[in-house]
Amino acid sequence: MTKYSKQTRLLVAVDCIIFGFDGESLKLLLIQRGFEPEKNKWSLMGGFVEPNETPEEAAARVLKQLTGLENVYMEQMEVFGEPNRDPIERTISIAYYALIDIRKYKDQLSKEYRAEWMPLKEIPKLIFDHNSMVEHAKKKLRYKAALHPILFELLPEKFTIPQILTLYEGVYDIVLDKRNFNRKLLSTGLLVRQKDKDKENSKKGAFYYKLNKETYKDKISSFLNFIPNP
Amino acid sequence: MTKYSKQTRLLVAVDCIIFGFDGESLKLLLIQRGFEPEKNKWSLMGGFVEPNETPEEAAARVLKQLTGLENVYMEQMEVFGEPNRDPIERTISIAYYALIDIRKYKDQLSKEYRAEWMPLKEIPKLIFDHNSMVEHAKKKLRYKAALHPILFELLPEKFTIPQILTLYEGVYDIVLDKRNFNRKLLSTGLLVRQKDKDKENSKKGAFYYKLNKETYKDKISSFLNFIPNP
DNA sequence: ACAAAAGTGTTGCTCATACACCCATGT
DNA sequence: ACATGGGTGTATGAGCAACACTTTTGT
Repeated sequence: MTKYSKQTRLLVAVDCIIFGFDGESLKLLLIQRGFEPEKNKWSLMGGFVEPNETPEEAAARVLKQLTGLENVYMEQMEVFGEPNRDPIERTISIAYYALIDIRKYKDQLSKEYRAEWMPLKEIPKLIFDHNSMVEHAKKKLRYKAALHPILFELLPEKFTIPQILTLYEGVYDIVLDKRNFNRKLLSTGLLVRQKDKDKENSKKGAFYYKLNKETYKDKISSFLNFIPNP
Repeated sequence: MTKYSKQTRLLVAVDCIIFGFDGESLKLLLIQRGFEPEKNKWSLMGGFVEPNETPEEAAARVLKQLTGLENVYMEQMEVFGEPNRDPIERTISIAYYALIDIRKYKDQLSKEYRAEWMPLKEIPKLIFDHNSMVEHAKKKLRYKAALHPILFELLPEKFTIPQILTLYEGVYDIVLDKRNFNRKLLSTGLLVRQKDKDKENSKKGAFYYKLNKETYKDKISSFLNFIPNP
């Protein structure tokens, strides 16, 4: 017997703000909708929560459909629930942001969804309240990454310190002192220097580092203060 | 024409974790359910999101029903969406936490809902996943309050520094050095000393302070570091 | 006079910032 | 040899933590 019979049921969706980093700038993975409403308009990737899955599972499913990736760093962001946000029918959307290594993105799937990496600074007009979602995600990413070492999720397994520097500079739109940044970073004990160097971006070559998974798990939830206080 | 006709609609609820402080310890406002299912069991205050309100409005409505209070500090916490969390019918719940001045709580309403302030350390078994919600709220409150001056929302308009100290000690379950805490607090410029003293808790009496609303609005979103680093 | 809580100051140390030069290598 | 980006060290100052005594007043 259903006890809640007088209540209204609503559509519940998830939308994913997918961040990627190509070594130069932060990007978002957007799609051009292949269906009505708003066909051909730019949009975040989303989907409805199905009867037997949690919203997290729905977001993971959507992400896998679009990128082919599983076990991605993903965090619940915020619920967007304006009654008229979707003009077709009221839909409550749970927004998630994800951080992925852009090079792992499976390009072939891009065609099916007409997906594209767009620089965060040149995001077009998106459908519904998706632009607002992106703004919130940017803010939350900055907030979280100032205290926790999550931006490594955007980098490949092996990365160089100049790369991380560029990443932080991109996320916060600031210029950092490489000497101080370097010291701070190494003092966390998060990085393990490798024997080989990346010779693509300089003649001298920059040492590769990997994350120390042990330390990483310990410190992901502790405060680290990566960004200098003004 | 409805385009989303093949999708399943779900019940969407809000649940409120309501924190209060009585000068001694942190408390939660819980109710004893007056209806089935789980009649007479302890529970958070909640309600369904109605067709023409946002989830925030639903939470504010629920909060007003229970406490008579409006314009309360409230923050969206997290969505709880396990398919079986409510055994009657699948319900997605958006959890909010609220901070209120316990003395403003209208006691008469308590009877209608059989509500009670319970010390955070003695929370009974609650229905569904509400205990888990409480744990998450506690964590989030600690996280946020370590960096932002939100705990003032739990205090009356006029409060003393020893009171705030006790509050912070209660929230974090630690003992703080009153000299350092004092200095840190005053250096924020958030407080305005009043002429009168609270003589209830000591013979000497402790000066009342009020919040400097201007500074407060500026600093509520900046990092302040109230809790000493280990 | 004494008990009980409020209020205040100093010092050492850690950590963040500011800043400039040498290194390795491909051309 | 030189241009390019990588890597390192030091000195200064701000802010945090550790710590103990005086003040006020009700009983």
